[in-house]
This record gives sequence, structure tokens and C-alpha cells, in this order.
Amino acid sequence: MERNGTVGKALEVLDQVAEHGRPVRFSDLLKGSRFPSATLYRILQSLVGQGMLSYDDERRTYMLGLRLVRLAHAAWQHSSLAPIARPHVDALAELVREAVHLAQIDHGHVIFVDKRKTTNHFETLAQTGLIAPSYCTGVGKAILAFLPEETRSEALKMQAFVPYTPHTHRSPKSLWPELDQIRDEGIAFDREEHEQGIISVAAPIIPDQRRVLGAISIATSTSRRSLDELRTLSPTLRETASRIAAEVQPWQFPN
Amino acid sequence: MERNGTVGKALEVLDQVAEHGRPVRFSDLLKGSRFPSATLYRILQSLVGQGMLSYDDERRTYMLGLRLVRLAHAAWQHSSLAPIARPHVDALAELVREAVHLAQIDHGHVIFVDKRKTTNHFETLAQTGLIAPSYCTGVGKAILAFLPEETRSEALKMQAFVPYTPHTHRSPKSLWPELDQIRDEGIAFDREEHEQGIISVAAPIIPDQRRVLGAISIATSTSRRSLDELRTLSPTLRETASRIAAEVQPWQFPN
DNA sequence: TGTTTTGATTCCACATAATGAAACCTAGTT
DNA sequence: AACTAGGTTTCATTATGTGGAATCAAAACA
Repeated sequence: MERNGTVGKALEVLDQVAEHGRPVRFSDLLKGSRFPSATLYRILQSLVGQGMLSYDDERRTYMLGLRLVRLAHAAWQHSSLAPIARPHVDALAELVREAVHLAQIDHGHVIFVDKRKTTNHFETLAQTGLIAPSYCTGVGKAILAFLPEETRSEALKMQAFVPYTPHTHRSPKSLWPELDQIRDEGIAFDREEHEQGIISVAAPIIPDQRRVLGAISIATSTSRRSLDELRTLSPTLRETASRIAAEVQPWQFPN
Repeated sequence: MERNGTVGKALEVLDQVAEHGRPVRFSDLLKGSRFPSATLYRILQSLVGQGMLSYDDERRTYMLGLRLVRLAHAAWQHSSLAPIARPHVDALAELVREAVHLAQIDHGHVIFVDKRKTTNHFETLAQTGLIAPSYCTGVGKAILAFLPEETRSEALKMQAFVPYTPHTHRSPKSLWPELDQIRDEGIAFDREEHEQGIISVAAPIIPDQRRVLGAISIATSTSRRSLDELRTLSPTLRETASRIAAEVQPWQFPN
């Protein structure tokens, strides 16, 4: 058995419910679970009792509970860049009239913590709380490039290198040189690597010269702007990134 | 000791971290905790190991982890009205040019799952997940009124009846008749009961004639609109509520 | 520099809470 | 009435969590 305790098991079940995405019945969960019936049952009871899951008595289904939404409110407010960066993200989106994304990294994966869209004409996959791979997104590469050596190798090991488009990196081999270049320039590009027709520029957010906390990007579609047009926005983007970094710094030291 | 198991204890600690809102040190948590040092320590380790908390090695502080944000994203997507209601909320906000709130109820408390403000377009997502009392908010009363007898009494028991303003209900006694009236009219008003100068109209969202899933409201300040002006918006509001309800219905039945 | 204080982490004997096979419900079929 | 599938409870067993006390680490002090 693995190295996780009781809470690990409970969270495993919670994840399982989350993956399903719709109300799930007990037996459906049982099928995909390594726990025996009785154990799974008690874990579910426990989670429902705690408000992490909600149980529909009539349909006998489980869904994620609202306590999670409440906790997330706190998480978003306190443990991410988002509330600090918000006005800057707004201002940038207003200025460039393109989608602006704010992301952090977690266990090698990009997690979008905020986004601003000025036009409804196209949809990017990015939504708040959504996970994306780091090896094929602007924000992902921007963060990877500035991660300390060891953490970066760790993160790269976790990448699946799924070839989403013809432009997607297929292996760490081809990604490494680009990361070096990104570190030199302070700017990363997504050249339709995650989604056909979607490109972006991204800049890392580095408050104390040592740790990269996240990244901010401007994303658009190839039909609206070219990669070179995006490049001209990079000074503005970098400016915004450093403003956010400056505001994060004092906040990092409590008291 | 209480009726919660190991996961309950872990979640209690998680809540404690969430309440603090800033990175917290071990000793700060210890002060406000009923657990002895060693126990608290292991719970924290466990939560960090699971990614529910993140630990800053340098500053020795704990914050809410990104796994929580990810889970919450799923929770918001799947177990709330918000994604379904979103276009309707948008349209209504655009039409009436006032703040529109979407809320659900959980353990007697209102939880805002979406809000749209047309005037100054920030603070939107920031407030998603916020908790408010149900006895003194428009959405809260709209939901309470249509809850089944038993659930309603349960919920009312949990209300603290804090007198936020001179207009706030002080006890269930005065609230009951209003709830009856709301049930008749299908519309609830917040007459500066939660915040001085803030008023709202709210309509419940009832998909299957039996269960109220949430409520939608239009909120404004007394300086912008009078209560009577708000009342004229109630047909529009009710219309939006029933449109949302209609879309929720098929979604409720999986497969 | 050495010493004390405070905060964080580990130990270990012990108690509790989780486990899972099997028995038991319960509602919907045949 | 007998069957069945999905869900819930029992209970002896054991893994896990517990917390007082000891230890370690790092500031604050002398």
C-alpha cells in the first residue's frame, strides 16, 4: 500500500468524484476504486459529513460539495497571485484587447488562477482553476525556464509530451534549448503548441530575483494577430509582470 | 471528542489555515488549535503531502495549496448552477445594468457561486465562494421560503440573527410571515437588512417544482434605485430564473 | 563567543479508528 | 414468492493516529 494515510485515501476518493464530473452513484465509484465496498462507503460517509461531498438522497448520487467552493475562495484570495495581480491583469487586458492569463505551477503542471477576456470571439481552454501541461504553454515554459535547476528537472519528468499539434515539443531534448533562450530573453512564446491556431506571449513573475511565482500571458488566435505582432507587446507584458512582482514582494513577508 | 474521524480533524486544520488568510506559522496554528503539537504537526505534514496545503521551506509558513483550487474548479463546474446560469446572468446584468448575484444554500448559509457587476468590472470572481447569512439577504430568503418545511427549520436554527442594520430581522418570529409572503409572490426583497444602503430583489430557481436549487438577485444601492424601482424588475428577474431552471432540469438526470 | 529561550520535529508506548470479508438489508425484477 | 443488484451494517483484527516528553534547531540574549 502507498505512503498516504487516511486523509490521502479520502482525497483520492474526492478526486475520483471530481474526475467523473457528474453526479456519481456508489457502484460507479466502486468500479473505479481500489477500495472494498465497506471502506469506500465509510470514506464517502465521512466526506459527505464534512461537506466536501454532497449526497442526493433521491438519486443516490454523490457530487462535490460547496465547502470546496468556500475553501477555494480562501485559497484564491490568499495563496495565489490572483488578487494582487487582478488590477494589473485588468489593465493589460484593456490595453491590448486580448485575453490575458495568469498562472502558477504545481507539481509540474500549470494552473490558471485568473483570466480576463475582452472579446468573446474565441475561447481558449484556460479557465480559472484549470490545469494544463507546462511544456506546451506560454506560461508553462516561462515558469519552467526560471525554476531552480532541480525543481525544473523534477517538473520535466512529469510531462507527458503529448503531441497536441504538429508544433508541440516531443521530448525534453528539444525543449531544453528553448528554455535557455527564454531565460535569456525573459519572454516565452506558445507557437500553436497546445492548440492549433492559438498563440501567446508569456512573462514570468519573479518577486525576489530568486523564486518564480507564476507567469502572465497574452493569448490570441493566429487569425487575429501574428507571432511578430505579439512580440511587439512583450515590453508591455514584462512591465506588467514586474509591477505585479513588486507588489507581491512586501506581501510575502507577513507582519 | 467530537464525532468526526481523522479526515474531519484534517479538514478542521485546513479551515483554520483558510481562516487566517495569510501564510501561517506552525506556532500560530498551534495556539488556535485544540490539538497537541505532535498531532497538529502530523496533520499538517499529511495535508502538505497531499497538496492541500503548501509549505514555504524558507519562511516556515503554511498556505492553502493549489490542489484545492483545482478541486474547487471542478466543484464549481459540476456541482453548482453557475456554469449553466452564466449566460443568463450575463444577459440580465447587461439588461438591467446592476449587480447580479447567483447563490446556493449550504448548511443554512448562502454561498455565492457567481456574480456579475457591470459598473466596475472587478471583484467578480473574487467574491465567488463567499458565505453570507440567509436570514438577511435577498437570495437567502428566496431560498429559505421554498425549502421543504423540515430543511427550513433546520436552516433557521443555524441563523445567528446578528442585527447588521436597523432593518435586520432579529428572530425567526418576524422572519416567518415574510417567508410565507415570499412563497406567495415568488419574489424576495432585501431592504437594507444586511448592509446599510444596499437593497436587492431575488427570485428562487426551482427546476422540478419541488426542490429549490438556488436563487438569483439584482442588487443595487439606495442611492441608485428605490425599492419600488427594483420591484418593477421582478418580472424580468423571474423570467431569467425560470429560464435557468429549465436548463438545469435535463442536466439533473445523468445519462 | 557562549548561553538561554522559543519554536519545530521526532520518539515511542498506547489507544483509537480504519479495515474488509461476510452477513444483512431493501427496493426493484422475474 | 423467489431472485437480484445495489447499498449498508457487523465485528474481530490490525493498521494508524495519538500526545506527553525528549530532542533538535535557530534565533535572541548576555
